[in-house]
Amino acid sequence: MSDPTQKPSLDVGASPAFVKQNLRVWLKMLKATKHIEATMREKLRMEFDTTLPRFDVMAALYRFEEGLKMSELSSALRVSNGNVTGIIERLVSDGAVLRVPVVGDKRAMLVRLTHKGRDEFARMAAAHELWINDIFSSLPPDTTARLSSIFDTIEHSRGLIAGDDHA
Amino acid sequence: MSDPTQKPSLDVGASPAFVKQNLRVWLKMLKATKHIEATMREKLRMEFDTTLPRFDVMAALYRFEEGLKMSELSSALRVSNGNVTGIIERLVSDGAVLRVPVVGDKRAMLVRLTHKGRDEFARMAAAHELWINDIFSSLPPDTTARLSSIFDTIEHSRGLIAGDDHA
DNA sequence: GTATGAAATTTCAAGCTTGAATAATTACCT
DNA sequence: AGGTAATTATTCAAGCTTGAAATTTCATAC
Repeated sequence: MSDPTQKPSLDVGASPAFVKQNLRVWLKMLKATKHIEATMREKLRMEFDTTLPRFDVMAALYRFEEGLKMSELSSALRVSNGNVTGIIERLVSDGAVLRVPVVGDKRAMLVRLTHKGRDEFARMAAAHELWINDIFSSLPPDTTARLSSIFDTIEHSRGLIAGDDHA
Repeated sequence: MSDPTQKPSLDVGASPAFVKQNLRVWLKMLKATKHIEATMREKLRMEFDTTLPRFDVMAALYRFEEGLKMSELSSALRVSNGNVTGIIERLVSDGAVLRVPVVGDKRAMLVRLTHKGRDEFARMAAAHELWINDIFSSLPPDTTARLSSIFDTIEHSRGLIAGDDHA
């Protein structure tokens, strides 16, 4: 959430030119990201008749064969609890996901992909990987390497952006 | 589509290493973008009791004082037609937006900010700019400049990502 | 044991988003 | 003119998303 040690924006380094420059960069990054996301959304719908949220949920479950608790799932995806409930409901009724009670804790539910779900996701993930590759390999030569370098630097800098992903 | 310049294996199957690398970069970019977006969403809600979609609509209308047709608005924001209808409805009932019939075309509606809407947006935009600045100026030194360089290159390359924004 | 609070999940209302269907108007063509 | 196609906007169903409230269960203290 919000960091209590965060200072109000009275930074000395906030010269108007830099402020505008930061805003411009953010808007460009946002636009590029949304464009790619929209492409993935459309392709998932056209070729697999599914949605991006479902894909994201299945991706998380795919990584954890043993299953995840609902709370683990929602915090992994950084979405609200109530959100996951609905998506899982539909995945269950489609036979892609299985709900298993957790022994020793009657509150919790373990959620995991069915065999069918794993197969489906494996095919979607392979396609998704290629779609992304198509886009990035059509960009100017060093784009991926340069972006990679930037995001690595950010991650190692304890910046406000880096996710605390243990992977 | 494929333009082999420096990377090996662009045209044919794309080497597995590059495919994975592209995917990794995309996931990092997506995560960073979503994190910033979530921050903006939360701040808009906390400090101005509004939402990101409303902010986006108002931003578009702010740029066009004379107003925009619904179709222009939805294509500017790259969202569906039906989407804008609902958001505008709420903005109208909040007194931030005005609907004006277009002379000579009984189908079209011109939508523009009211005085109150302009004032509100001006305050939100100023805050938003500083929030973004806070984030980007907390990143490693050259981050903004390097990202800017990348996105400029992409724009000038007629890549698949660049938006055709004439402004 | 019992109370009190924390944790896990679901439910809910409100709003966002999409694609498709509908309705109304305008543009074009012969 | 008359007919067909394209444009403009709204409506609709389905699904996504959030934050808050409600429920059930667990853990800890007393």
